[in-house]
Order: sequence, then C-alpha cells, then structure tokens
Amino acid sequence: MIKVIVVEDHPIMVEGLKNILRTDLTIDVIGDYGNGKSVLQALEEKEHPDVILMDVNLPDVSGINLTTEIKKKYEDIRIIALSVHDEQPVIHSMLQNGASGYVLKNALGNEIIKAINTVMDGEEYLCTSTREALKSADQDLLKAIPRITRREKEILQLIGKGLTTIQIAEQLFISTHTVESHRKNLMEKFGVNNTTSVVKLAAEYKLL
Amino acid sequence: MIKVIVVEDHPIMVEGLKNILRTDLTIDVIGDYGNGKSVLQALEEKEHPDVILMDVNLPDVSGINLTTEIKKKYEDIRIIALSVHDEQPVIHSMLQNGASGYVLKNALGNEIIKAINTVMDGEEYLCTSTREALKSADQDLLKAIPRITRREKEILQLIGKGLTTIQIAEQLFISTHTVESHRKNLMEKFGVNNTTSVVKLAAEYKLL
DNA sequence: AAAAAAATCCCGGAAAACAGGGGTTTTCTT
DNA sequence: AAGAAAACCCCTGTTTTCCGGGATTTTTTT
Repeated sequence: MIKVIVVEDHPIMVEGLKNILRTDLTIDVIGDYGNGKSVLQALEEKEHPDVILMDVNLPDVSGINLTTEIKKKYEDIRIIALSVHDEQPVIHSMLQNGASGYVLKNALGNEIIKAINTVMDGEEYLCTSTREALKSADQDLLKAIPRITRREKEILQLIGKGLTTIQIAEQLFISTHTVESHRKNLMEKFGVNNTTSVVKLAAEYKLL
Repeated sequence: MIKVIVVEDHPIMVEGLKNILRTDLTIDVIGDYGNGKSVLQALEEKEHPDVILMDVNLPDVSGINLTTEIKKKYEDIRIIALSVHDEQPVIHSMLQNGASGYVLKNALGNEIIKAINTVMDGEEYLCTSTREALKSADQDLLKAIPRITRREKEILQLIGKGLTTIQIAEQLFISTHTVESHRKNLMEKFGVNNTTSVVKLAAEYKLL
C-alpha cells in the first residue's frame, strides 16, 4: 500500500484527487492539508507518507520552500508537485529542491497515478507538457527562480504599486541610492535590464 | 431537476465538482467542457442547461468574454464564475457582463451548491471572500478590467519582454512616437502612471 | 568568532520613460 | 455611408531609470 498525503488548498481539487486515487487499490490517501504549516506539523506528530502530492501555490509558503524543508528532514518522502504553471524556472526550482515529479493540473487523472507509481520506483516523473517546457529551454541556461531578500521583495512590491525611487526611499526612510542598489540587484538576479521585466517575472513566479 | 454544465479545463477539478454536486439530488450535471469553443458549440447544438459553472481562466477565451457571449444568446442561463482570484476588477467585470454568482475555488463544496440554488431563485450569489473584496473597495470607484486593443496588447507583451520603446518601434515597423502613444493609452486605461504598474496589473488580470 | 550575505549609502553621465499637448488615416460597427 | 473607435504620427521639456563603478555597516549563517 502506497501511503499518500495531499497538500492542496482547494477543497474541490482535493475531492477530485481523492476520487481519482480511490480507483487505484494500491494507493491510500492517509491525509490532506490545506497549507504548509499544518502538513509540517502532521509530519512531525504522526504521519509517515511515502508520497506527498503538493500544490506549488499554497497560501502560506511556496511549494519550493516547503519541498526544501520536507526533504531536509525526511529525505525518503517522495514529493510530486502539482501546478497550473509550466514555466521552466518553476519546474527547475522544484526539481532542484528535491521534488521527484511535476504534474500540471490540467493533466488527466491517470497521469497522477502513473506519477505516483513512477516515483515509488525511484524514478522521476514529469508530465508531457512539463517535459516540453524543459526540452525547449537550453539545457545549460536553465534558470532557477532567483532567491530574493526580504527587503528586495518589499521594494519590488512598491515598484509594482507604481512608486518611483524617490517615493520608495521616503516611505522606507532610506536613501534613494539604497533603493537604486536594490533595483540593480533585482535586475541582476532576474537577468534582465529593466524593472518592468522584473515585475513581470516576479508576477509569473508568484513572488509578488 | 436543475441542469448544470461545468466549464473547466482541469479534469481533476471537474471530477471534484461532479462528486460534490452528486450529493444534491436536485442537481444534474449534464455535461462538462474544457474550453470556451466547445461549450458554445454544445449550447448551439444540444445542451439547454439552467446553470453554467464557469472557470474564469480558460485556455482559449477569458471567462469574461465567454460570459458576455453566452448571456447575449441565451439570457436565461445563469452563470456562476469559479475562480482562484479575488481581485475586485475581475469580480466586477464578471458580474457586469452577466454572471449571477462568483465563487472562489478555495470554497467548500456546499458553497457551490448554495450558489446554484441561490441563482436559481433569481438572486445573486457571492462567496464570503468575494463579498469582502467588493466591500473593501469604494463602491463608486469600482474598477472594471480595461478593454485593450490588439495593438495595445501586442505592445504590452513586448514591454513585458523588456524591450524599450525604440526596440518595439523597430520590431513593429512603426515610429517610436506611436509606441509612446500606446504606452500612454495603456497607462490611462489602467489608471496608473508608469508602465511597470500596467504590466503588473495586466499580469494579475491574466491579460499578458 | 569568522565568514558570508544583506542592507545601507555614494556619485555622475547616458538613456529611457513620462507628461501633455497636437493631428491624420484606417478599420470597425451600425 | 456615417460615425466611432482604433491605430497611427509628431513635438518639447522634465523626470526617472539605468549603468558603471564605488564603500561601510549590520545581520545571518556556519
């Protein structure tokens, strides 16, 4: 019996997943959680799943960070990411941080079952569109999602609100030079050369 | 018997919805479709539902446009929007274009059933978080999602890619002045005063 | 406690975007 | 076929961002 935990904040989706997984008698969904905190607590206290099906966009933490944390403590648990997005950097970041599978939410039910069985065999499972997304990108310049600092995020949000450097500096009680430094660093981390692109990418990666 | 059609591109979600709706014996899901085109065709040819449960983000058309189109041809059909987003302009645009309900995807199953029954009684149904989102905004300056032209969308995308006005002008074989005009119009339509904000909002409204 | 990372501050010149006016020609819609 | 909307073009001055270097002080992590 393969013990599976579902981490997903949409009850309807959870319902659908459970329903699909019920059709495979070797799979047992032993629990479901709507956010990162509760699943971490459950792992601490009682649950010992073989596989975690995890939505990438949770209300409290990003699936990327949650994956990192879980794999650090429980390296045997296989994690399969569930996502609506097929952006290459998202996929790459998840896999790099320990996910064994990546399935888009528009996948059919049997893809999920296949994914679970594949990762239980110790292999990696990517759904078709995910493979496409990775293939089309140059293997060498695979981009991960940049790690941005608290302050950078704060400034990014203010930029997104339409504030100018001067206004941001005033609001945060720091010098305009500092704001410009953060701006510069953000552009560098995202590999672009204007803030508009930074904001667009950040929105895409749900960093805003 | 209330005849319901589900329009949603995630099979797992469809599965979940059907499962939930099965618990109410007065509701009959007579069909489901994964995109706008197929549901329009079905309405043309055979289906006569009382209610359509519609995902706002479909692969081919926006739920907003699809709602407009369906209500124009079949004014008796009640449409309930299903969405992950609680952005005020999205909600407002959907309701303005004829939707009778708006339910967030993180809602519980019984909210959906309640929504269906409410709209069948001729009333409007908004889930709790949706009501919150509308309440917090000033009733007078409720913003709808701007209608942008083909050209503006094109330019918006190029801006998002990080191109400068000059580069865009070159690529589209038009003058830089024209590009600046479009930029200006975009800012005006979105009610902001720099392109970065435009891009952020466009991303939010899934216009990019 | 040492090393690394983050946050802060500084400058000047070049490039781009914004603001706020003007107008003409296509292309839809009615 | 008329009117409206979209797409196009033009100008000048001002503001803001970008790029290219710096450097110092806090935090955080190891």
